[in-house]
Amino acid sequence: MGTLTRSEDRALPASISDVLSGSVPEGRKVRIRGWLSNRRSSGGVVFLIMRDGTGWLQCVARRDVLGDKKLDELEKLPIESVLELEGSVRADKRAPGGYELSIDRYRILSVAWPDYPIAKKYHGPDFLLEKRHLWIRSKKMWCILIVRSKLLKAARSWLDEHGYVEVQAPILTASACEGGATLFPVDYFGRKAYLTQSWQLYGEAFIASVGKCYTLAPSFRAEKSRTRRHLTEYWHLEVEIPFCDLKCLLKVIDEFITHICHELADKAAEELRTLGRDPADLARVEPPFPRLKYDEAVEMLQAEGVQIEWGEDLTWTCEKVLASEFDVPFFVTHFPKTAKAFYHKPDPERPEVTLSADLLAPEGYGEIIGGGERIDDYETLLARIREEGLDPADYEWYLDLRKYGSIQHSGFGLGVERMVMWVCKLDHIRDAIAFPRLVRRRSSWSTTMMPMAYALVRS
RNA sequence: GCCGCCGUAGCUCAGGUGGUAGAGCGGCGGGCUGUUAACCCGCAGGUCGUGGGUUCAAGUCCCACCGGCGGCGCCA
Repeated sequence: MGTLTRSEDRALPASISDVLSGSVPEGRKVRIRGWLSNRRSSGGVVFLIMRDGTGWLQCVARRDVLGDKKLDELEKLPIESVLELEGSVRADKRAPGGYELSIDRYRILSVAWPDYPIAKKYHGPDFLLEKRHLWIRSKKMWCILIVRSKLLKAARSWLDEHGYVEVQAPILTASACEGGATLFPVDYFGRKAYLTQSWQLYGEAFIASVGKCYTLAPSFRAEKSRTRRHLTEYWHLEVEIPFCDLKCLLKVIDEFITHICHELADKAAEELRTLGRDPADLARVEPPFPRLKYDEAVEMLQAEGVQIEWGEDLTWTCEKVLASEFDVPFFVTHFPKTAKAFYHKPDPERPEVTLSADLLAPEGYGEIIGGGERIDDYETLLARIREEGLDPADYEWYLDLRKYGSIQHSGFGLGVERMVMWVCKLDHIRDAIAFPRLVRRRSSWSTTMMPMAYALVRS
């Protein structure tokens, strides 16, 4: 046995992911800090399962090393207490993750109360939503949050590398954007304002300044949608592209979504596997995605016996039937004018349909992206605004964009939680976001974690 | 907005046809020298969602309300 130098003798600050990745040599002394997520004991040995935000690590305290008093202290320490541990790394097949820490020394940084409400057993959704501020510590929520973060990172890096500029627009707005969706009204110094449903209209203004651009921001829908795929507050990644027609838009989405899927398959494989998603499902995604015209979709659905008339928007039942036919994302394009918002450009060859496209996720997950080519002609836009019964005065600035240098342009909006739900194979959208805002629920954490806008709405 | 189901211990649930409550987990005490949501023994813990009604008697039957879950519609 060689003599240890001073630097090797001193414990190296390390994260749990460092240890689990095998980058810390076996026998090396390290110091980790984290929360005690579980504890098991067997007389002379106590297993502490530690969590530090980068992973979970089994740490072993032995009576013959630490003595009776210290072992008893560790054995009785409440779950969720915070510890600083020093010890040596060792590979052991019996340890989850293949590595564990043999504890030499420890310091208790915070003693938790003994009544941590989340037990090591199955809990119902109501309880977990009420205890969400604690449940986000669970392995499942941790995996989802990591995947979500990596998804957004991949999205941003693709956009940045392709010359898109990130911009921001107000959340409080004066008028509607999407025709059908319902708005949350807000009292704005005695006048009425609304929480935004979409950045898109602003996006169309931005393209004449910075060109290709995007934003990542919350959008709000006041619909009392009682489903497993709706939030009243969700994160919306919206992109707007000048000099781009529908064909160009589909190509952008092909490449954008493919990049995200490949990045996740590569960089979030372990988290995805833990969630029950085979990374190969995402690695398989390749452009171009299948393209289906609305007409063909209706024919397919009618052939399957689904009740749908040409001109109606695709209902959830329709989406599910279509989405179960594919194992990769696919487009539905050329929706009828009657099923889409006023700004969608009519197809010059067939004015009753629009140059629109939705991207549906496979396996029955349904729509994750909505977009299309926008109307660039002043008169056509004005006519469509009137046709929908909207007040042109509310859209004066938007109409201006068609007066001063109007060009062909397209864009899309990605429902971030919808995409997270699909890639993580979740059965409910509430788990795709840390603190879900749902129609029929006001959890205890809503009060203090409620954004100012909501406080205004409620007053 | 519509349809269906549910509400019993901190949590998950069991309590045929009415006779004032049980289990597992969690907590507390003890045991176990390699555990994997560890396990074993013991203890504590409940105005049965709220209000009203039927009855000698209601967790159980009836009505209303509140809360939750699932599905449809609308949408990302």
